[in-house]
Amino acid sequence: MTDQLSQVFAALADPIRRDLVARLSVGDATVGALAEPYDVSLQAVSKHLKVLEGAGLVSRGRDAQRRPVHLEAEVLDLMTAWIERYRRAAEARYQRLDAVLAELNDEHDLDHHPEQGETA
Amino acid sequence: MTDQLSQVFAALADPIRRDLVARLSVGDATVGALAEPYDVSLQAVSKHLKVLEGAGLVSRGRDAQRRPVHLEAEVLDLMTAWIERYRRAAEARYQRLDAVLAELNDEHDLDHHPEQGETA
DNA sequence: AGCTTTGTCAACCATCTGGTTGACAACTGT
DNA sequence: ACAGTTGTCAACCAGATGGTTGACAAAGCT
Repeated sequence: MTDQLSQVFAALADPIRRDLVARLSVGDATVGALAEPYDVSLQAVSKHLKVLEGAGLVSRGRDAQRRPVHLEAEVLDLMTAWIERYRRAAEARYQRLDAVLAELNDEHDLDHHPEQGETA
Repeated sequence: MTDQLSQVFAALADPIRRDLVARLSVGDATVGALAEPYDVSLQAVSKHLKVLEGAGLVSRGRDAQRRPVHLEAEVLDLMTAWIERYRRAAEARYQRLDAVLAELNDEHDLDHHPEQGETA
């Protein structure tokens, strides 16, 4: 559970935290401003931000008594890379299966032989 | 918590479940075969698969007493779409910021070093 | 100096999660 | 009919999670 990928996925599994990320994608914001729309306590939002920070999705600056929150968008690339890797593997597998089925079809096909290869 | 996106993110927040997805991307497999590499009980793996199924990441067939597990890769596109949306928004913001800084730089260029002024 | 603003820390609570073991259901194969 | 294989269901447990309230720290404003 200490691995980064798990933390990032877990962080984004919460609707409030996803919303925080969405809003931070537009620009930095203070904790108070971020908390305002939700009907949970400021402390709860502070905790959510700590989870996002732990996952490396967010960092905090300092401006007097304010702690502006900043989105670290590069971490999202980590997830995208993981997801795309296996999504593409699965997709490729389907295409191979299609090819095999097409080939089987060709073999049993007496009348015509369309000769249609891969359609990547 | 019942929304699909939350369930999918939560499902992939566990290393075993991510590994299951990775292995299923290569091809369907039975519960027993999937459970074999891990040192947790078969029941635990069965639970993991139920989580993946609940998230729509996986479906189950039927072959005698076996229940072959199949990866539904399209759901991964949901996550990718969400992630990319905000990653790109954040990136675009940086590029605007860069443009602004470059413009400031152009304006009072000469022999002045650009200051570390406001960034919002 | 004293009050206000902004946010964190700590303790507490209910619920969810990931694991266990034991029982049993469904289907095969002899 | 009976034993074996494959997997699920149910009860239970420890630890994490998301929320609460109350106290307090740090910085700004008069």
